[in-house]
Amino acid sequence: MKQNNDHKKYNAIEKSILTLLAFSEDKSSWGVRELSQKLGFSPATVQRILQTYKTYGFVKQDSQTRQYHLGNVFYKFIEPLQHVNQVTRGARKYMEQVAAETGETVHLNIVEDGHRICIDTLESSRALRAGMPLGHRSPLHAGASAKCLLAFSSPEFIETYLDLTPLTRLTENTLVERTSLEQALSQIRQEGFAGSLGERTPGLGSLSAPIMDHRGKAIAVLSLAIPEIRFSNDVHRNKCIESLIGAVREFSLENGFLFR
Amino acid sequence: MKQNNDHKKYNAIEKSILTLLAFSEDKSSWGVRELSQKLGFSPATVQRILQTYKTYGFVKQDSQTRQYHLGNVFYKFIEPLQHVNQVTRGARKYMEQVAAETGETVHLNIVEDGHRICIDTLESSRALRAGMPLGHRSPLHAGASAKCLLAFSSPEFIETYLDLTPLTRLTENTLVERTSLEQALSQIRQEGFAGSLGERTPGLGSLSAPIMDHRGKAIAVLSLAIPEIRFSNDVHRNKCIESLIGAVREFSLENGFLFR
DNA sequence: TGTTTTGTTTCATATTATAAAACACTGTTT
DNA sequence: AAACAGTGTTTTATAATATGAAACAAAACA
Repeated sequence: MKQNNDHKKYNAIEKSILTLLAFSEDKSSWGVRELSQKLGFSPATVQRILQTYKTYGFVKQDSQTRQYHLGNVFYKFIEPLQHVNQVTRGARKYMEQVAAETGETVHLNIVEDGHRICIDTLESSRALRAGMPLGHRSPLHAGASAKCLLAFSSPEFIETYLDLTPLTRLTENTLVERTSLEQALSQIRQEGFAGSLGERTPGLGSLSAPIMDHRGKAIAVLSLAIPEIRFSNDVHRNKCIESLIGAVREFSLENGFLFR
Repeated sequence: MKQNNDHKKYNAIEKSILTLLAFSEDKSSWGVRELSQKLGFSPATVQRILQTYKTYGFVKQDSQTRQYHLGNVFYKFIEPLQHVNQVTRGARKYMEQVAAETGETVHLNIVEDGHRICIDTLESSRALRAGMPLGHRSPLHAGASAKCLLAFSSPEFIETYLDLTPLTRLTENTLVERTSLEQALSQIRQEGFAGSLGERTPGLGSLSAPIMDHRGKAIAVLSLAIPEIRFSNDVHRNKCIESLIGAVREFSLENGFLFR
């Protein structure tokens, strides 16, 4: 059992936050003592925190197993979050533009806690299409969006990420060698976009380009999810790349950053 | 300024929860003193809570206005929530079934805090289609999904809801008279499904039917979002109703409830 | 049947959350 | 310019309460 070996002192609110965050990680279902051991808080404390969260709908308790799960309250935060988020708000029209130009599924991604996470999606209207649901997560080494996010992160972030994270193989195309991944990241920075085919999911192609803020820091990546059959078509793929790069350039310019 | 006139004593964790919940309601952007007044906690307390949430990414602070907004951590909870949620898990195959049979956008909705909220969506692949993003909210009196959720709630819930909530007009088709709404709810219960055209959004038609648990309590509604042009086609609409009812009957039976 | 492992409750004690007040800073008004 | 009225934030003495150990209850297991 993995323990939280940080022996830092937490106040009551921090404890409640860490308790909640445990449900977003590896396990999404916890018992009181199990979670108490992981967090290093006493069972009584975890019990009280979970009961409080339960009354507000943040967690549910299975009446048979007595285990705790995430509750439905979180759905309530999605709409206000999307509404207040500058990136999703600003990116919407460019997502629509790219969707219209390419006919493929367009999605928006950020790095959160060392993972790629999809924060908005606009599905293709073709019969054969790729999906990318809101909230979908993946590691940062597999797939165009993930690699693009990693490529445009700070050098320090990239290094610590590569030091700490094992490059798990997800498909036969996943880059599992650090050197080849670093080479890919370098190429992405040079070309200004990332592409991948079946690195995370077999049959799924993907293209991705970074959206910059006024300082030239990547705040998100705009991506396309494309079925292999169309991804393999050079003409179509080039059209998609062009559309994507056009959109991120415009958006970044809007934020005060001019691509060279 | 609306104040939280409950003079109940809250413990530290409850205070932090109420602070967070404030961002899911009317305002999604708060100043310290403003929020302190609304919640009835001292500014120092709210300040400390917000700073703690800030370090964990639950809220962001605008560096200019010093106002607090929701942070990106919430995106992290979507995937585990969808994964652990029995309703979304179980409904998936029926959503796909209805989507295949009708070609329209299928979505799943629940009541959360007196609102309809979309907890899963499967977009139509037609050129002209209606969207219904995950997390989308609406009041319970306008639109087929909302009315269906209300119709199959407990009589006590319906009464208190109608007593407390003003029936705001959203379009020219919105039911704003209590009696006509109650009559509509009664009809929905009799027919086993709800339909609406342009009650919430002009040009948008909708059909909805309840998913029951083993006790016959509605745990969610399965719905279709259909553009007016196709909604007005009787043949198509009847096919959609049939598909929807077939799916909720099967799913409810799976849960141990047999429709009479 | 005994044994281990759950979730949960109790309770004395020390930790810490708390609100008032002060502070620093902003923009506005006089 | 000076006074004012708002902010967000920090300080601090004190009262309130979060806390972990232990006990309890109720499963699950051998």
